[in-house]
Amino acid sequence: MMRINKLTDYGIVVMTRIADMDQNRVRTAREISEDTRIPLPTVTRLLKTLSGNGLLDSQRGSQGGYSLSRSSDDISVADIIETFEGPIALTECSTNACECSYETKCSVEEPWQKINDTVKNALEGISLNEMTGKNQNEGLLNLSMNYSGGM
Amino acid sequence: MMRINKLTDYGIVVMTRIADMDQNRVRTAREISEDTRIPLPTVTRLLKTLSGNGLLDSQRGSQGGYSLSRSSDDISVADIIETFEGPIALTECSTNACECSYETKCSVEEPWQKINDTVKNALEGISLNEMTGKNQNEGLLNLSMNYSGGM
DNA sequence: TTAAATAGGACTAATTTGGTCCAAATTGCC
DNA sequence: GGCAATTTGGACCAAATTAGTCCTATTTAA
Repeated sequence: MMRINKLTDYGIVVMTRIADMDQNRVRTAREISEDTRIPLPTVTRLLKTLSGNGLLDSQRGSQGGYSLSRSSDDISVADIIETFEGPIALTECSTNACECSYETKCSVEEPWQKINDTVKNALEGISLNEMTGKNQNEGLLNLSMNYSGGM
Repeated sequence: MMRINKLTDYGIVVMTRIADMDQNRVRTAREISEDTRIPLPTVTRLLKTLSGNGLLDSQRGSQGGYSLSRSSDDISVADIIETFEGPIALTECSTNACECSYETKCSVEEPWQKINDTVKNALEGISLNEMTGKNQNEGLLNLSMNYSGGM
């Protein structure tokens, strides 16, 4: 199954949850774990990764916690996925200089580049804000107009 | 890494190779293995899967082998990926009735549906023929027109 | 009848992913 | 200053998935 990993999925859930909450105070790993029912050790790992990659700001110590590093409009689903999975690309081939041992594969490289770009664009076009429950049926219009490609 | 599996990648290589060849005779697993340098046991498995899913016709017995079941214009990259990985969907959630244990996740379901559709459309829009070396710089125009979405 | 193929499925090894845990560093508060 | 509540960093193991091989049966042309 061509899927994003479970941890990435969790990462999106966690980010969505943080975006949904009051932005005027930070949230602790414990709170988020209780909200989402994702086990605490896992949540802490997710949050560490997210803050390490600049999607969350962290404040240490007592009364510390995490908050969005920028507006939920300025964080895309692609940002989150790339945090956990690295560059968005369906094939190895297209991320770096192609070193295929099968000569036939290389005729395939350029189409893959296009395919990957398409997927990447789609994911970059969805903001975290659109993932929240705040704006049902609004933000999505934008998405389907830009990327439907003939559905 | 949000990637297709290695076997799927091989599957595309194998299909591309078959599409590249003379369509007037069948090809054996051995030949394809030698052409692509993918080990024979693996190639036989790929071919079995591809013919089992109707993308290749097979002919048993001496002088037997495999051939495309339909024109390379009528086989999409999505067809091949789905053969190996099942329905194209980045998240579990969107394939079947959602049974998320995290209530927040479900606000996320609809955007995911759109994302998955976009990816699926992109992959359905690429024919096997476009993956071959036969038509450099032609077929791709079609792709970028339909799916570029503002690159 | 024989040789060359595909078909089906069991099996193992390798890799990746998911999840937990511990010790260290930081910070606010009493 | 000391304590409690946090994040940080990294090591570690278990579970799941994926890749790859092999064996046996079936089919078919010559």
